[in-house]
Amino acid sequence: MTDDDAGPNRIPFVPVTLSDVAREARVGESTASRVLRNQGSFSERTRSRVKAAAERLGYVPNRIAGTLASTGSRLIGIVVPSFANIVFAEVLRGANAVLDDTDFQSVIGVTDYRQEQEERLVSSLLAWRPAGFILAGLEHSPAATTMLKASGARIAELLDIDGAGLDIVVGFSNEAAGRASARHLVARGYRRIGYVGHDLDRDLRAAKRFRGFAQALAEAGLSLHDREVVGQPSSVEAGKDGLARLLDRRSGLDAVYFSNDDMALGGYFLCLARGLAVPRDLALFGYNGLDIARHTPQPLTTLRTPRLRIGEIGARLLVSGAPAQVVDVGFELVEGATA
Amino acid sequence: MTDDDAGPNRIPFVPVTLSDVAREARVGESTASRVLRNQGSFSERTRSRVKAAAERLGYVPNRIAGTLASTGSRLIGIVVPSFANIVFAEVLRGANAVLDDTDFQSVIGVTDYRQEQEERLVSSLLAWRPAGFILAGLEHSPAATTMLKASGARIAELLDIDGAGLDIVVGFSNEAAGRASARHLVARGYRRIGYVGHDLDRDLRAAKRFRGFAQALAEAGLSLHDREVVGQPSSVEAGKDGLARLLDRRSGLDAVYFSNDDMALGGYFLCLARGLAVPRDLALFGYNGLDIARHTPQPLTTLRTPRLRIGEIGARLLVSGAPAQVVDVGFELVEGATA
DNA sequence: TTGAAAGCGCTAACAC
DNA sequence: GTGTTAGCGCTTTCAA
Repeated sequence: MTDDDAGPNRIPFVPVTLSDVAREARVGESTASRVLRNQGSFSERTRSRVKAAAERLGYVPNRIAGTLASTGSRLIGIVVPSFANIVFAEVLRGANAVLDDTDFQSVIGVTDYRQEQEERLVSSLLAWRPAGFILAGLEHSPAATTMLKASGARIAELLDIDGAGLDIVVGFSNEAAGRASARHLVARGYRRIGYVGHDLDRDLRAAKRFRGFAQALAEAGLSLHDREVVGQPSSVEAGKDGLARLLDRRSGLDAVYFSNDDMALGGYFLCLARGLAVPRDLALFGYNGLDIARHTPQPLTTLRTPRLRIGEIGARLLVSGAPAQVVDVGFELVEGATA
Repeated sequence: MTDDDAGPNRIPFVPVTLSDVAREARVGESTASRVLRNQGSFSERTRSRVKAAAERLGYVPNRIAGTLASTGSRLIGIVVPSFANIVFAEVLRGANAVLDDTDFQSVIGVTDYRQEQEERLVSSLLAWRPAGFILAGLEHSPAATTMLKASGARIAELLDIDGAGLDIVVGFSNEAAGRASARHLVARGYRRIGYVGHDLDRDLRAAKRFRGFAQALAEAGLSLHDREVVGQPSSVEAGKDGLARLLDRRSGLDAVYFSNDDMALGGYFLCLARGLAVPRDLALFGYNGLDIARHTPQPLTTLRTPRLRIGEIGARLLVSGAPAQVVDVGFELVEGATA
C-alpha cells in the first residue's frame, strides 16, 4: 500500500533547491530567500539575477522546509461530514475562494458523519501543524475537542450556532430554522402536520431543526401528527419512501416537514407519481434551498441558508486572525408553491 | 490577510517534540523515533517506555519535519474542477476512502473549470512535494503538464481516456458515451434529435460526448436537428431554459440529448410544467446517472458512470506504485422512462 | 538494541 | 544590501 518504486522508466527526480538558485545567481542563500519571498531588502540588480536564476532552473520553493524553518504553517485543515451533500460542497467552495487569495492551502478530510472519524482526521491533520481548522458544527468528541484546544490552531466551526463554540463560529440557529418552518405551516392553516426525516443520530443539525420544529408546534398548541424517520443518510429515495410509508400508515395529514430538500424532493416526486395535488392534498416543506428545488414544476417551499457565505466568512476570520466570535448569518424562508 | 495575533487570550502554544518524548522516556531521539514509527528494532521494555512517554506528553509527530527529513512525502495533491458537481464529489469520496486506509493525506484544490487556475494550483501544490497528483481529465495547460512531468510525482488523470495520459489514467471514453447515447435514440426510432448543452469550452469532456453523439448520428445517416448551447456551467435552470428556447424556436423535435443529468432534469421539469408527455411528445436523454434522476416520476434515461470506483482505482494505483496504465471502467446505459 | 551526529531545505538573526 | 550561521523536528546512517 505504499509507494516504493515510482513506476517504470522513471528518471530519479532531482529537485532544485534554494542553494542551487543562490549559486546560479551568485548570491547567498538568504539573499535568494529574501528575493523570492519579496521580503527584507535587496538591490534591483540582485532581484533580477535571482529571479532569472530561479526561472532558469525551474525552482519550486519547498514549503515543507519553509514551514519547518519559520514558525507557523500556512495550512488550514478542513473536516467535513461529506462531499455528496451539496451544503458542505458549497461551504468548501466559499472557504476555498477565500483561501485561494491567500497563500494558505487546505488539507481536507471527510468524516462520513462519524465522530470517531472526525477524531482520527483531526489527529492526523494536526501532524501537519495547521494554522487553522474548519469544522462542521459544534459537536465533536471529547478527544477531538481536547486535541483542537491543545493544538494552538485557530478553529472555525460552521453551520450551527446552537451551542458553545471553541473559537470562531459562523452559521445560524438550526433550532430557529425548525421553529420558523413550523410557524410558517401553522400560519398557513395546516394542522395535521407530519415529519419525514433521516438519520438524526448522525446529522445533529437536522435533529436540532426537528427539535425546534416540534417546539414551535407545541407553542401553537399542536403536536406532530406522525413522523417517519429513516435510518439512513438523506436522499431523494429516502424521502420518497419515507413519505410513502407515512401516507400509507396515517391518513388526514395536510402537511409534511422534511429534514431537508433532498428528502422533500423525494416526497414531491411521490406526490406527482401518486397524483396528489400539492399543496392542496398535501403541503411540503423542505430545508436548504437547493438549486434544483427551485426549478421543479412547483418550486419547493423551503429555508435557504447562505452556505457559500458561511464558508467565506469562516475562512476569512480564520486567516485574518480575527478574535473569537459568533457570527449569525441567519436564513431565509423561501415561499415556493408547495406550502 | 495573514495571522499574526492568534486571537485573544491565547496561551502561547508550546508543542511537544520528539526530543521531549525521548528525554521523558530516557532514551535517545532515534530510538524514540524508531519505536514511534514501529521500524527498526528495540526492546519491548523500551517500546513501552517510549509509548508511555508519548502518551503522557500528548505527543503528535510533526509530519512537516518528518517529511523533510525522510525523502518522500505522504501527500496527494488533488485538483478538481468543482465541488458543486456531484461527479467530482464522488470521485473524491472514492479517492479519500482509499487514502484513509493509508497514511497519505490529500491536499485539495478547485479549479472552477479554468485551466489557468489548474496551473496555479499545480504549482502551489508542488511546493508541498506531493508524492502524487489526482487530476480530472487529460487536458492541462502546457505549463502545468511540464511542471507535473518535472515534479517526479505520480499522476492519476481521471474520468476520461480519450487522449494521451501522463501516467495513470482511469475513466471511460466520453466519445463512446456520446455515441452510445445517439445509437440508443436512433434504435428507439427517434429521428429529429436536438441537443441542449452547457459551456463546452470549459467542460471538455462534455464536448467530447457531444462530438461522439454527432458522429454516431452521422453514421446513422442523421444529423442534429438543432442545438442550444448555453454559455454557463450546467444546472437545472440552464437545462430548463435551454430546452425552452429550443422548443420555442424549432418544431418537430422528437428527442433531446442533454449534456448531463442536471440539464436533463431541467428539461424534464419544463416538460412537466408545459404538459408535454414524455417520451411521447419528446424523449429526453441525459448523462451521469444522478441519484435524483432515478426517482423522478419517470426515471431519466441516461448513462451511468462508476465515479466512485474511478476515484478508488485511481487513488489505489497511485499509492501502490503501480505502473503507468490506462484503465477503462466503462459506463452503463440506464433505460429509464424518458427515452 | 541503542545513541550520536549529520543532514533534509529553508528562514531568521546577526554581523558585516 | 548581503552573507554567515544556527536552527526548525525529524529520519537516517553508522558506530558502539
